[in-house]
Amino acid sequence: MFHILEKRIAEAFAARIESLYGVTGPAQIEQPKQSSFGEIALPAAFQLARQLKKPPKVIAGDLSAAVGEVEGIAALEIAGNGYVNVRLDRGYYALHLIAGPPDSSAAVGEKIIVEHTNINPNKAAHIGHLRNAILGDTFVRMLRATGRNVEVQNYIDNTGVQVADVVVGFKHLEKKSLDQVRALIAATRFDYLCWDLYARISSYYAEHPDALQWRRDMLHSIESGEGDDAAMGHIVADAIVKTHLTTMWRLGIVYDVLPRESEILHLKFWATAFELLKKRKAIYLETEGKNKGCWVMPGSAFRENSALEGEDDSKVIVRSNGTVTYVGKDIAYQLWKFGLLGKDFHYHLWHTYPNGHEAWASTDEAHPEAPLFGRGARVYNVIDSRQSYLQDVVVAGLRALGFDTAAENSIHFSYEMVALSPRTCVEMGIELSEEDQRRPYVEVSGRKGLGVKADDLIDKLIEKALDEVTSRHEEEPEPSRRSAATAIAIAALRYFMLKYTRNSVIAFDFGEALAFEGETGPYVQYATVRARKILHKLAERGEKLPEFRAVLSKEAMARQLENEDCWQLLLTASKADSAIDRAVTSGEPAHMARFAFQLAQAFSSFYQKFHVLDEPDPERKAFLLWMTDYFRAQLERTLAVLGIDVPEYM
RNA sequence: GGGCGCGUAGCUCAGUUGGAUAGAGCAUCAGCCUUCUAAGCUGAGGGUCGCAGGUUCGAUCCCUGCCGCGCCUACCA
Repeated sequence: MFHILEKRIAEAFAARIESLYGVTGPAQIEQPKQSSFGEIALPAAFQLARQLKKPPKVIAGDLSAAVGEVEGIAALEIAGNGYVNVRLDRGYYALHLIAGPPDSSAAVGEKIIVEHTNINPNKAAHIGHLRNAILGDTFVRMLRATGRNVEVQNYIDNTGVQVADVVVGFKHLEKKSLDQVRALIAATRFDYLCWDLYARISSYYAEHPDALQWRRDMLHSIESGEGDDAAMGHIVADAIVKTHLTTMWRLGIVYDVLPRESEILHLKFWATAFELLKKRKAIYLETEGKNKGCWVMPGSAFRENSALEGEDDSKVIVRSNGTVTYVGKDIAYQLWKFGLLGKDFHYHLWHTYPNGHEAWASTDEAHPEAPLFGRGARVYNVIDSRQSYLQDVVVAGLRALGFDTAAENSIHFSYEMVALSPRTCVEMGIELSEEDQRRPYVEVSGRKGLGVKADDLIDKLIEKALDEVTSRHEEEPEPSRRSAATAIAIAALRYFMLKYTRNSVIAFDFGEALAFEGETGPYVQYATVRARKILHKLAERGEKLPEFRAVLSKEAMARQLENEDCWQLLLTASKADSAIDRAVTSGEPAHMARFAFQLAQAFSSFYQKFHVLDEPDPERKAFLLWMTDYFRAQLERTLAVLGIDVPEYM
């Protein structure tokens, strides 16, 4: 409702500005600094003042006189040096909120692809991966909440160096056969086992550089796809992917399709892209210097001001031994996402989630029942900011091939890394150098096995939440308490990862991540549980929720909303749509999280101020019940966009 | 060296694209539970928005320079 009125006012003013002064363009809308100024403010007069050489205050007066009456607006006021402040018609506003939102037809439109998670399938997921997946998943929910058609992809690099390293570890350090690895997958916490093995093989390489030949040989075998080594690579990667999907499912995160690098190789995606790149002269064969024998993309293609023209800043796409780098494969993959490669994967059903959702994975044999994937109009790649250079190269590749629209619509949804606070390192028994101790944070390293595993963190959160729940509800059976604790733990985690804006480094700290008070997910849940509780209690007393539309007339609403506190609270609650729009436009899930917190704060204040069930006056009681139910609905809706469930009690 | 980003309260962070008296959480202090759950509410203290210039009616926000910090700048991904 709020954003409808915002739009209406902006349009009314824009029209008057054009007819009075001949200036076109949208009229800027903002929120007044103080609530006593009204609900909406327009600074348009300031912008016009310069062009028109008239005082802002005069312009504001002329403008508001010209705009006159607008449906739903009670008054326009001139304030300060030239602000136009808008006061809404409270009765009108509330009446439209009762009527409910206009039918949101399931608008479909162009397909938006969001690629996130993309964890190397060679070890357990850690907190850095959680930030990626939670940001990506929340952005998907935000897009879907605004009626967009979204496909979620999770790219699986199952033929890369990291998988190869773990297989080298099994083969050369552990001396395991294919069957022995299969047995380990069945019998152990396999992703944790690989976490340690990956750290071991990495340090082994450091001490025995000759062993790097194992890696080269392994990479070659895995890429060829034949033999026992390749088979081991496949079962290791597949097993780890399963564990990742399980971990993410705990957070309510699912995928539609898993494109795998093995198919990019076997179905010759790269070969096709390579021909295209050569034909359109996007890359060339370097004949001298350090990159001699490589196919490279010149730095001028992806750097604005290439300081040093020449080989120094060009990017190798194909190595001198003929193998393709990750970026090359990524260009092919990005082309496929837009349906520009002229090739497609085949798919088979890979995983069915407990809620029935299906995730399909790429394969090289046709399955006629498989749905169609790819062919997006816009693509968001959720990848941390350290890879922005590589993302630039991929986009430059598209542009060099003449796909300008696709290049425009390739969006690097970047975010900063999750590091560890020095205090957390100490808690985990990680030894730090003196230099590291002085730093604000320490980078996570898979190679060193330095990091917090996602499942460990989730388990820890659940145990802590369970203690809290038990201290309040000893009478409830354990499974019920655990289910509530799980919802609380996930809320704490998701909110923690979302409360920081994307370009802020998170220095992960157990103390902060495990907090359930203040600006946290559980705080928002708590407000929702309380709203529900009031409505439950009403039913327990044998009373029914009134038929609001019949009981609350426009006049009754206006009467009740003369109370400034009520009006401000309702106003906040009614801004969910504006909040989602703003968060989508700015591409910032943190804005959504912040709104959820403000909404919960508003309800907590309402809860404290008004004792709904004890209210003696019938009209007022009906009004307060409506407020409660309205808050409940908005809180639930907002939490759903954040991927947070509401527990039965807490 | 070059590219990107950051610097705002004791700590962790917001700041709606240049607007009215710079906000929140944590921490500290003082209050509020026989009431619809205190994972809550009310209040107090706490600021040279890194520094110096510039642009204009107006700058935490835009421009320039400097200081400090981080990431990237691989024939790893």
